[in-house]
Amino acid sequence: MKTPGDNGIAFPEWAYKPESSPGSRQIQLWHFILELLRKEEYHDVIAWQGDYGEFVIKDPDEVARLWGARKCKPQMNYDKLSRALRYYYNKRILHKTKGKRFTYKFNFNKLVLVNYPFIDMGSSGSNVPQSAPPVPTGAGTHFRFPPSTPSEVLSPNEDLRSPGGMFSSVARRMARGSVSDCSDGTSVNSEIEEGNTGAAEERGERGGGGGGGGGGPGGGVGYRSLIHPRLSHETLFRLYGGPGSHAGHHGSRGHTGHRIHPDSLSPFPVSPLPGPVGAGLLAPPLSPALSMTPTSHLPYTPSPSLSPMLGSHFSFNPEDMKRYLQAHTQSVYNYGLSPRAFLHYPNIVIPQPHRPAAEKAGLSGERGERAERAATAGGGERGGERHHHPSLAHSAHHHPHPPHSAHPHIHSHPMHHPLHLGEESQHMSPFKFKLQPPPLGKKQRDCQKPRQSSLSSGSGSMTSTSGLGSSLSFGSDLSSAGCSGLISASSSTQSLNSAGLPKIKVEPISDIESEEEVEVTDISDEDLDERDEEFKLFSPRYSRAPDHHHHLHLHHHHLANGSAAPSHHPHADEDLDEDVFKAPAPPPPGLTPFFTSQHTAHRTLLPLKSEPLESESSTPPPQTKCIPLKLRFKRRWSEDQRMEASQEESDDKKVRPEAERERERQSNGRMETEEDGTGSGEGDSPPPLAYEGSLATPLSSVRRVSAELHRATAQLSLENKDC
DNA sequence: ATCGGAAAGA
DNA sequence: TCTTTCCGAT
Repeated sequence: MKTPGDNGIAFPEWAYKPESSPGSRQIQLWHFILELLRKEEYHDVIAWQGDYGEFVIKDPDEVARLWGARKCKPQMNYDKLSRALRYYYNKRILHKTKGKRFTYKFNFNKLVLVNYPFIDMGSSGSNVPQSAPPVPTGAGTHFRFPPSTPSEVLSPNEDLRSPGGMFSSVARRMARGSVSDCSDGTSVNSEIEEGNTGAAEERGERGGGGGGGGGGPGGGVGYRSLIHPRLSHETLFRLYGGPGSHAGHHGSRGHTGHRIHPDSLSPFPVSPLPGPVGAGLLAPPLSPALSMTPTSHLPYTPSPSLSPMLGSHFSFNPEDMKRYLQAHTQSVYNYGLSPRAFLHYPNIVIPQPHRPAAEKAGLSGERGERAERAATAGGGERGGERHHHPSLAHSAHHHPHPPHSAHPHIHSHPMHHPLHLGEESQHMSPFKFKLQPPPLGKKQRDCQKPRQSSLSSGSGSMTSTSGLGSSLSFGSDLSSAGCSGLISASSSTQSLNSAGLPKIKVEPISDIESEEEVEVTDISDEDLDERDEEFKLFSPRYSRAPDHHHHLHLHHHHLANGSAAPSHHPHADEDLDEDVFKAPAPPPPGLTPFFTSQHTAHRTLLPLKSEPLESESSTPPPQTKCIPLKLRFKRRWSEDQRMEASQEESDDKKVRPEAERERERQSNGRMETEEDGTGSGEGDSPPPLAYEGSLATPLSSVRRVSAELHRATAQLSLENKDC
């Protein structure tokens, strides 16, 4: 009952604003897209495809039509719709997958952040010392959920599908809200929702008929095929180990039957948390974003209930969240995304999967996503390999040595021992991280420029940053929480310091970086995004020095999962949010770098090249301020992608310049240049991953977390009721 | 096909 | 604030 709002909602306005307010809420395009994506009926029109969060609009006109119907804009067409979609680039909700027509990719991280309630806000502080505390304890209180509750929010559709029903009640509520129809008569909602029934038919033909694309349009088929190339769901499962059980159940699912059963979607039978149950289970369901996506395992994708249509925001209940995180993490590993990609949430411990080797290849390996594509195109060769790669977690155990190539074993263990992982992670899980300066967006540039330096400090305090207390806090909480384990929010700083700050390497642009870039690229969009975010925050807000052209490389430690969290996160998250939110935040003066690296020392993984950098900036700031980094740019993603597609090289040239500039600015001062060497080129360097991170979460913490989760869930329920 | 500015509507 | 509309540039 409490109003969720009372404390403050952390979400960005844009995220829920419309929706959240019952009356006014208008559905947002991304919600709508998500809604379509989750429905099988529309698979012919739009479907998940490819990488994590990537979807393709198979029938632009139809999608536009649907959207137009939903918004009562008969004039709607793809051109317009796509413009709207493009506005999401800056928000980082979405970005374009270059080289693929009508293909976009969601930045689920963002979405999650937006929606995800924080699980333990309150509790976190006290309970979970390690894992989550970070959040400023106080903070915990703030966050509450958005008005609507998370889990409940499922869309009606899901209800249908998912037997679970758990959500149904809620969903219904939501549903009604969603309905705003156009007088026209055709309300999209109706179409969609009813899709099962009525509307579905229309589309149904496509799917069933296969009319659509010759090949395959049969709805399901297409997906499947797609899937294989990349990660097979199976793969994930394997990694996690869990699947089996899961899968087992579903008899339906077999390979063929993926879509069929609703299974897991919604309800989460198992609770991931602690031990026994195993995270393993989780994995599958989540992945909406994951390439796995819907078809394969789940009919709909994202477990988190997203129901654009209905409710407003999507929310995730803790379990979902956890799953999501796991999946996400897995994907990160699989794809070799940057560590930053890992989502961190307080209290949630995610088992870490092993990281695929892909990276190794630097070039060859390419960055995960890209690689994927290639794989897709080329064949699945890589897919198999990836699976095998040792995960971070693994590495953690072992240490970082990451990259190497190959460890082809699949490690399921992570799943099994989530906790375990967590702990280990704490010990270390190094990642290397390189930052690339993103190209600046105009706006952003502007924004950034103004700012001076300030690093956010860490944690909680930071939250203050933006005006958005809520939002910030939000971010911070999450991040911090996650991080906290390792580093408490505030502590994060320390950690950094103690550890050694995150290091950033800056390299001169001119140099060839094919490798570097590659790596960067690796990071993948998401990563990028995240990075950006972080950077953004920092950079913009925090100072940056202009002028150098260098690439920065950061070393962080991240936890793979939320479990431990990397210190930096808070910032990052916040940043992200902010970006999204656009809240400017004033950075506190001394800040810590957001990254917290534990020790870079551990990881000396990389060799690097750093020289150039130093020259200029070289300031090794002692603690520094921050590191700056980059701003976020919309372009970055795209560019990266682009690069991939085309080849980095050519693109690089273009891109870099900008990036460098930015970098320079930011980097100026504070970055330490380090060695990272990600090897850029040479090869020794580790894999694509640029960054290292480590985390650890103690078991105890885990338990706590779980408890908290439950608690949170309960609360949510209550809250929902109110609604 | 995609991008993004600009203006206007809600 | 988000979207719609228009449109020139890539």
